[in-house]
Amino acid sequence: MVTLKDVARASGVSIKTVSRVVNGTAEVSAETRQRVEGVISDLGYHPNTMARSLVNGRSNTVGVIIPHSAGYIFSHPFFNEVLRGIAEVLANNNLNLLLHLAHQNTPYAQLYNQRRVDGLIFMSVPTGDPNLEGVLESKSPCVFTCRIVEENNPTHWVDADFVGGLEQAVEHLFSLGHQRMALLAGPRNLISVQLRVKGYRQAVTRNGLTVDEDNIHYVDFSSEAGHDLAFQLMTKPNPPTAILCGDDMMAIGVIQGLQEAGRRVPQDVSVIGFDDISLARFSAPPLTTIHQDTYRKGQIAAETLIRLMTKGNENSPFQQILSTQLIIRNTTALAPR
Amino acid sequence: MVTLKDVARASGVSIKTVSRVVNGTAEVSAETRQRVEGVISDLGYHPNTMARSLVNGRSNTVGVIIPHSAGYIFSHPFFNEVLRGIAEVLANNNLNLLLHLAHQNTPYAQLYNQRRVDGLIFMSVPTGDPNLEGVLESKSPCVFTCRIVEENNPTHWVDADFVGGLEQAVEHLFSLGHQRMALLAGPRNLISVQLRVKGYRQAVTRNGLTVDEDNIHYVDFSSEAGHDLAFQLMTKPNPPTAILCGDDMMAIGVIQGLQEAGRRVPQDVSVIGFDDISLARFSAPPLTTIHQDTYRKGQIAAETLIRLMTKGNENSPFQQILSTQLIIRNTTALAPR
DNA sequence: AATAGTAATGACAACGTTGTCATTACTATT
DNA sequence: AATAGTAATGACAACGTTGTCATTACTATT
Repeated sequence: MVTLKDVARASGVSIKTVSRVVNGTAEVSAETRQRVEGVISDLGYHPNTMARSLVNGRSNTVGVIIPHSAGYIFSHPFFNEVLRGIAEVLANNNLNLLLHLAHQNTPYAQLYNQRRVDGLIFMSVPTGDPNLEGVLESKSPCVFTCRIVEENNPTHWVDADFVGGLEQAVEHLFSLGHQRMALLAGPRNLISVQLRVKGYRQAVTRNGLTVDEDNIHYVDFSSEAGHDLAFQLMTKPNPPTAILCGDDMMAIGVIQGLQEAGRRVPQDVSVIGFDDISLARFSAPPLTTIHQDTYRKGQIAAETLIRLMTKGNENSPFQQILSTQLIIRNTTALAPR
Repeated sequence: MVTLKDVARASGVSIKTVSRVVNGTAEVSAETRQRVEGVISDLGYHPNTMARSLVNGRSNTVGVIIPHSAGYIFSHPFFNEVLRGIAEVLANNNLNLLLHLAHQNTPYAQLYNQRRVDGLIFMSVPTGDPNLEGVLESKSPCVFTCRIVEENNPTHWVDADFVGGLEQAVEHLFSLGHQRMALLAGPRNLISVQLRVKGYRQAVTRNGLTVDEDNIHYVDFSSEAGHDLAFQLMTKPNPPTAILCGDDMMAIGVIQGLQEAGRRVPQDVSVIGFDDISLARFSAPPLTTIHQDTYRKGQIAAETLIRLMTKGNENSPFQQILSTQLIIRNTTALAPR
């Protein structure tokens, strides 16, 4: 491997001068600079980032953490888009991305000391994750792509407006005359799921109805779960005329489950998804869903982190709720009479 | 930050002895070890990986490279699964994963010197990618999840059996009486696409027919592209009775395009996808497709790389073709007469 | 009792950088 | 002509580890 020493020897200057040329940190005579630059490209010198990090204590690396208990997210189309947003922003800022699949019992804060990451982005932290301990106390830069507790808390985060999104969805169904709506919310231990439920409750009670707890189902974000539960719901007396889903994968499973149970979508049962994944347009029928801008979410998370890394901790936490939009396609219709 | 020096001072031994306790590299008396271990956990010491890397020249980090021209892959459901396979294997081996979104004109080989990665995994390298220069020459560990040229070459790779997969698909369609099959192969500059075309050609000629070049279409891996092209194909005289797709996203778009053009799937036109993404079961109708084990592909790539990193370069390149299976669901039927 | 062998430990250099301070050789000012 | 200021450069220490070699204090063997 070519080092500063090699370049220095070959160009007849000191190591420090080569360092100056590489970093542009101080005046170097034009003549010397040219000579050194020539040698650098001849020898193919590239600075060793390990040595640099050791000296200046920064690694130009950002850790993206996938909590152990959130392994499901890895197979979710939503994940790609958030990660893409993050990766592009980091790449544009010459920052490295360390994708960290958390072990069962390793505190996330260790990455700051051990891997010398300059900041952390958390993908989807469930409530009460014990490995979070030490992260906030350390005051090191970190940003969450989700809320970690429902109430106010001093963390920095970007999150979709799950409450508002579900309110929109419920209002849409009310306007179509639906009264009995099932909610397949998602895994119970996620704040985003709890917020979906909150939005559902708020909209239902605002319309003067009481929430029937039996209509709220906590199931995995998967087509299988949606499929199975939808089929099962149709065997009950007085089944729902509409099904709200925590994500589009579920919704697509639900549509098929309903069809297998002999129900037409949307004439017999309406279905609404959440996310608006790229395939939502292409389901049959095309899916009515709540759109969230997952790519933008990733970008904002990375941009926020970079700001924290360069400008230091801000006084008040950065907390942004990204609005969602109801995209009406063909899986919702007037409630059957 | 707590260093070896701090631990050494607090426990009254030399730095080197603490290092021995941390690494278990030599005999340390039980008494000393206990004392040092106590101090380590009291102070919360964690070794600085930068310093370690500087000394031993290894970073315990593997770079996963997404070539600049293959940015599309980031939004593909296929990507998640490969990455998940890689990430899990690396995590189990205590290796870090550096996700590297390549810049336009930066040779990938720089990561070896600059970031001191111990190995590289390439996600989807298009033919003739100039940034590949230096990677093979460097003899540093690297594994491709795809072939980089069609013929034999000395690289290590795992790849799905695209040729065999398409042969299976074509044979299936022949057995149903189809004669005019369109192939929406994918982007022309990918070897995997060229191999799909090869399999298609082989199966067609084996059945005594000549390949009509107009039936081969190079389009993006996207539902939109599939949708648009399918619709368009149906406006032509003598349209195909079956459409083979390079991936499932396309196929799902194709199904909708056909339905919009007033064709029933599979009664009027049969459709076959590739990948068997998790949603394939839940399309309407459920998609007949070629299954490939993308998760396993990621695992094998990572396992192979680790072997190269630990045992050194093997004499003959490791090259594995993962078999594919035709999954017959409901989008293929007897050709209309 | 002398010697050889081993377990346990420490001193010091090295990895490849950057930061601090010193030195040299100018140029501009009085 | 003396002085001050600045541009250009280098020597050396430091970042936190690990590797090499040396030293000490034993124990086992002759």
